[in-house]
Amino acid sequence: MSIYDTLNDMQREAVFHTEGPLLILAGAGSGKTRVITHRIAYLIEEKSVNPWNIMAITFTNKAAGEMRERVDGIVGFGSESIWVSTFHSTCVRILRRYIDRLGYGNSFTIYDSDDQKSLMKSVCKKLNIDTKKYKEKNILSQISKAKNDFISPEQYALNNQNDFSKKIIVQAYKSYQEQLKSNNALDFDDLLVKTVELFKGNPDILEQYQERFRYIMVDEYQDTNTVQFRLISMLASKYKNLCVVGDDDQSIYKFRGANINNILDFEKVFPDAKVIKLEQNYRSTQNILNAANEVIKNNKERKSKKLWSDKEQGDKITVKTLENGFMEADYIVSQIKKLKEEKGYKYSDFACLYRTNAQSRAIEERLVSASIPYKLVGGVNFYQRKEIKDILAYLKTIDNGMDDLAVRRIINIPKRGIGATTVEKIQSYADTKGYSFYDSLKQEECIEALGRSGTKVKNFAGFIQMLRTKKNYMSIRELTNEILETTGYLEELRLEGTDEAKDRISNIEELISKIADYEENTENPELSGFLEEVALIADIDSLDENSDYMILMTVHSAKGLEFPVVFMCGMEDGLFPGYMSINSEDPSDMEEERRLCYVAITRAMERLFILSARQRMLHGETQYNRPSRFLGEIPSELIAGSRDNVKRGMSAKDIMETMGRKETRRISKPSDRSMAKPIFESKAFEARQFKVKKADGLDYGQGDRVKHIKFGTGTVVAINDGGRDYEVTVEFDSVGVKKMFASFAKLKKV
DNA sequence: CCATCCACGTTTTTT
DNA sequence: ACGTGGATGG
Repeated sequence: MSIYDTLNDMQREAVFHTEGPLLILAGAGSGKTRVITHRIAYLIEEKSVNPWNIMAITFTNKAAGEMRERVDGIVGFGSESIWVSTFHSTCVRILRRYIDRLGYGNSFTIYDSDDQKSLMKSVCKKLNIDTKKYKEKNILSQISKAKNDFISPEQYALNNQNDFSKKIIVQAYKSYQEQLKSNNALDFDDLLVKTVELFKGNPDILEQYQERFRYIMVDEYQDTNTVQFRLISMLASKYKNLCVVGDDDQSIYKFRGANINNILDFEKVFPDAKVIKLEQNYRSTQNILNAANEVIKNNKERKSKKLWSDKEQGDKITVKTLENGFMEADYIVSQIKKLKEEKGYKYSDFACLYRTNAQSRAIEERLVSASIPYKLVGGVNFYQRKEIKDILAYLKTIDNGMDDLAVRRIINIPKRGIGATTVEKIQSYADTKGYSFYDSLKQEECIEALGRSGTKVKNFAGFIQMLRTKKNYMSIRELTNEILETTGYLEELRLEGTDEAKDRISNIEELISKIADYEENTENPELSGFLEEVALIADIDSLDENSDYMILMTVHSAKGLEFPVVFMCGMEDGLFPGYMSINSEDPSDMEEERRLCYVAITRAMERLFILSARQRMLHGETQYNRPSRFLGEIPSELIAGSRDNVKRGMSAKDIMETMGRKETRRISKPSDRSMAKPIFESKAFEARQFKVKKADGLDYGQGDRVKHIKFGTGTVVAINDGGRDYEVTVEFDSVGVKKMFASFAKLKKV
């Protein structure tokens, strides 16, 4: 009995096919990660491939982490030398080594979208671009599109030389790239573009990586864009052992550059490619699967496949239309209570999926009043929060003053009396002299030109210099505390005392925990290393498996997950599918929405609720939508009878029409204000319930034996109340003495 | 230089 | 409805 016996025939075929290009079309819930991990094990164990020669590439850190874990679990010896990472961190690793060949410094910084925006702002200023007519965001998205298609500024200019309306974009693109280069910075798209450029211009480097990555596996292949495709096809072109896994029906990221043709045309690009379809679904009941199949069938641009399952028929799908968004939320609450009571479900078995983040509010509100614990996924990114960016900007400036944006960000935070005019003067001095912004601060000549503000600027430069000295003997955590104390940043927030300020403080505490974690778990913790890690991390994957709460998130972020009970909320034309796709000329936009719907349906394992509201508050006005057109694509025999809207023998299409008629009814009633007003501050609630906070009391004390998730068991040596959190010193049996924050370490008494 | 007011725009999201 | 960002006046 080998590990491969647990696979089905198709899965096994995919695992055993190790040489040459391979396309695995893996339907939702068909066990694709299992296939990838088993394939890696097979390569090593049966084909004697050196783990060093294997690369598995994903999109998100989370996916990479999960893959790593599962690979480690199945591959015994040598699993650590398998390269498991995201596209972006792969590129960073390569570029850190060789980007000097493209004329950049190897210690380049990575700009996130906020950085991009402020850079573009200064580009527009320089080029006298009217940002009323051409929004920075807009220009950036066009540039991003070009980069995703591997079109250089020069090429872009050629392609659009007769298009007057693109003239601005052409100029902006060129100047933007120049600015990035002079800041020694790359944006996220550049990471990929520059790596491909590097390989194109330097066959020796390319060959070195081709030799290293002899077996390449790409997960979620349907989400790749053109540059990513070029990157992997260059790497694979020597040995041709490229295995891509994906599902064209789950391609939902066209809006951010994913090129669905990468998967649809794989066989054309690699004519000798083997194609294997995984169609057995291990997740959902027949009814749910059938509904998904029937919906997705309406798409033209797809590879035909039909998911099947040997699971039972299961419960029928519940389709319900409520009066408004709040009643929709009430309905969800009542169903959760009922299912929990009658069927013994836990909160964590439920998920609420919606098309737009704005929909979460109404649901949150009702969950709070019903005391149902929930976790909201998505929204504002942790590392994009103002306070976090401020602190990181300080750290970046201390680490190296190369990042102009970081320096400019904090030069007047907290208020030092250095305003926009002064900053502009310094910038133009820097520009004419070719100095970096920070270096200019240290030039006497520059300071003098500033007159009265000169002293303030000088003080600032001195302050940074002082922190730089401290960096040499302080840990990153101490350094951060030093920044927070000496700038008075924290004090300012404390004095403010608002819920929002408290929220920010707890975010800062969380950042400190992350720093502490980095320092505890890294061989040679370095400030630059920490900043690097942080630059490529997007979300706080603080999913606490132990606690029992339901999940709220957009359909997009639900991809790859599964839940016993799924509520699809706001299934209304105009919302899901969204306006944009309904009004779009391009029929493929509607197909993308349909795929999104397919993703949502296939998240459900046992029970699926599809909900819509007759009226809904959106952008401050009440809208009247009819139920989603996708509902009409689900055969009525899969839908449970419901007196309100589904009568037996009435097709889903009829129902839709019935609902549609109501749309025309004029509703004169002004919206009930008490209903529209949020009863509580959801943010505050969230903070109180779910954010990391100082433990009220520890259930262990000095001398107790405790268990840590990474370090194993140990004895508590000391506990210090550090104000924000307890700092616990533990002597671990295997790894020795470690200091850590109690709220972060999650020590368990044994 | 800073505080305050108003206009704008608002799918989806990763890195 | 609501938050962000730019313009305006003190």
